[in-house]
Amino acid sequence: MAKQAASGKVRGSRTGRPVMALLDLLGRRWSLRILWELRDAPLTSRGLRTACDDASPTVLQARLTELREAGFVELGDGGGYGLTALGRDLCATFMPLHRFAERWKK
Amino acid sequence: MAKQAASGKVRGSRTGRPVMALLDLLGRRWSLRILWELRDAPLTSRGLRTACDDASPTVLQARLTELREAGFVELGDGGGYGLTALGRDLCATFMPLHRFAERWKK
DNA sequence: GCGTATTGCTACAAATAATGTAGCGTACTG
DNA sequence: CAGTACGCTACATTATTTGTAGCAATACGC
Repeated sequence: MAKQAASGKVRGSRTGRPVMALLDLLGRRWSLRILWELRDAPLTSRGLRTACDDASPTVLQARLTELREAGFVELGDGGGYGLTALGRDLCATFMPLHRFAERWKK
Repeated sequence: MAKQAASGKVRGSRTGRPVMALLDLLGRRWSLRILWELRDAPLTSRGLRTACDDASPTVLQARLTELREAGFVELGDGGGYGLTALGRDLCATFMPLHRFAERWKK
């Protein structure tokens, strides 16, 4: 197919440009939403599911694994998913989106 | 299913919070990438397709329509897709992502 | 101990979306 | 008219998402 790198690990990275891999990772369903919901406090897997309009645990778990491998999210030892330092940085990038969205709803 | 608002127009907007609708729109395949590729110059539909690793015209066209309805992208009268003023604002929000990605590639 | 409730996580069939290829109709150029 | 590029669509194959149910592990009160 047109995509899928040889490794099968991250799509959209054939050019080797990290932005593409990042855009692809964030461009999967629920990725952005998950980061957004964790923005200011960790959540349990079920809490996260509730926050995400009861998305199916299958995708949520898949995204969570991807985001963990990417180093944006981590599973605390007491349970509950939270952002890593890197994840918080990434999330901070998206914060202006909130204001933008309010302006956009027209 | 767990999502889909009554109108069927925009998913993830059940709460009425515009951010959710935005996160959902941007969280579809190729949405972010399209905005990214148009970041500094308009492209023809075929040029955009080439820029997007030869993604299938079916999705590209679908995303393009959605992004146009959202007011982020427009089709110039001489042909070629470009960002609207609003689209440029949105895209500007994502620009720090480039630097972040470089730092992230570890 | 036993029940109950929570945690993170998985199976699996059905529904939905994306892919790849081909091609349409409309222009514009020579 | 022949060649080319545009935006866009059909359609069968493949991949992803959905929704529901449930697992093993860990904790609680009793």
